[in-house]
Amino acid sequence: MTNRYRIGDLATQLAVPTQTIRYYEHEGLLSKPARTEGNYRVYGIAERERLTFILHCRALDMTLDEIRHLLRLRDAPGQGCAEVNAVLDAHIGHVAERIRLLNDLQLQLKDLRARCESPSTSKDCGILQGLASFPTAQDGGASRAGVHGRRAQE
Amino acid sequence: MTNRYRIGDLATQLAVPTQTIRYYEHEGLLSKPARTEGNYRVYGIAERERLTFILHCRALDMTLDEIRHLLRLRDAPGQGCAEVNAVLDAHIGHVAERIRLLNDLQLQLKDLRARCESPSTSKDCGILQGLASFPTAQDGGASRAGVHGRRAQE
DNA sequence: AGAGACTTTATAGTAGCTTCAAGGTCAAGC
DNA sequence: GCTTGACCTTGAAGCTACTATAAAGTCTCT
Ligand SMILES: [Zn+2]
Ligand SMILES: [Zn+2]
Ligand SMILES: [Zn+2]
Ligand SMILES: [Zn+2]
Repeated sequence: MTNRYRIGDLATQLAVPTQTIRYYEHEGLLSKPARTEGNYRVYGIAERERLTFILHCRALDMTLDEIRHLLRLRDAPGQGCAEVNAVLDAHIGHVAERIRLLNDLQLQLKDLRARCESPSTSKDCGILQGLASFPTAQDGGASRAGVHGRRAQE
Repeated sequence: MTNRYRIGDLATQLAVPTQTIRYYEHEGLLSKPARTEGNYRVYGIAERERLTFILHCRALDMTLDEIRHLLRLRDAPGQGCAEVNAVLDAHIGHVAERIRLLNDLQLQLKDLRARCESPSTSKDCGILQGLASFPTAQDGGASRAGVHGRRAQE
């Protein structure tokens, strides 16, 4: 009864756009579902759970590759779960590294900001001068921190 | 003498790919430079400084739009620099917000990780179960934190 | 039979590059 | 003079994880 869903049902229940569900199918995270006579996708409870799993992983900001990896482990229930731990630990490392980069960045930005306490003309602005002459981080930490979301307006 | 550069000179000196320089031109951050007879781009010291400015901004993870904004202010040297401060403060806000999201994320991930202290089979793994049944963050904080750089291997 | 809500596929756009392909320019070496 | 190789040119495609659009087919209700 409640275990046959169309794509829009899943989308509503799990608060994800239908296009995203099709995209996950295209990317092989969800397998190709059964179809109705009219060629509509039909999902069962197992597929709903699988999608829930994926969405939780995405909420934790894992890449689709990381999620693919976890799904593979999930599909082999007899295997030990050491590898699950490894994937998670690696991802925790990604987050930690990103936090470290952002803290560095925040320090640099605040230092730069402090160069203009008394706003004058932009020709003499310590910020613009700082940006022109800042030491170029040569080989040190060239990684990009990634600060702006999909939409970073405002 | 030292104030005429070809694109490769600039690229070597500032440690940036030539394609990126052309891309910045395409995006209007650098204006179209003079050309040699053979149609090669020729840059002067002012263009080198402008590119340096852009690269420093990128190293601070500003968007090209933010940089465009700062360049416009830099090109109007008589204006007050209050707007420069505003752009920088907004960007500092972007970084702060991202740090906040990532700290949240780190807490969630560590909580999840703690569900598997004694590795068993993946069928019974507390991590996989947690990912399947985790509370879905409905309306709360749906923003994506953005954890993985261009290449996040290893 | 027709309206409206749903579904299908395919395609393009997002940010900031990076990589590739196919060719043009230029200085040095034989 | 001719070739080699380093450099330059443009244009297009690929990357992540979607998001949005278009044009068409399906289903349900009245
Ligand atoms: Zn990760
Ligand atoms: Zn100032
Ligand atoms: Zn910003
Ligand atoms: Zn486990």
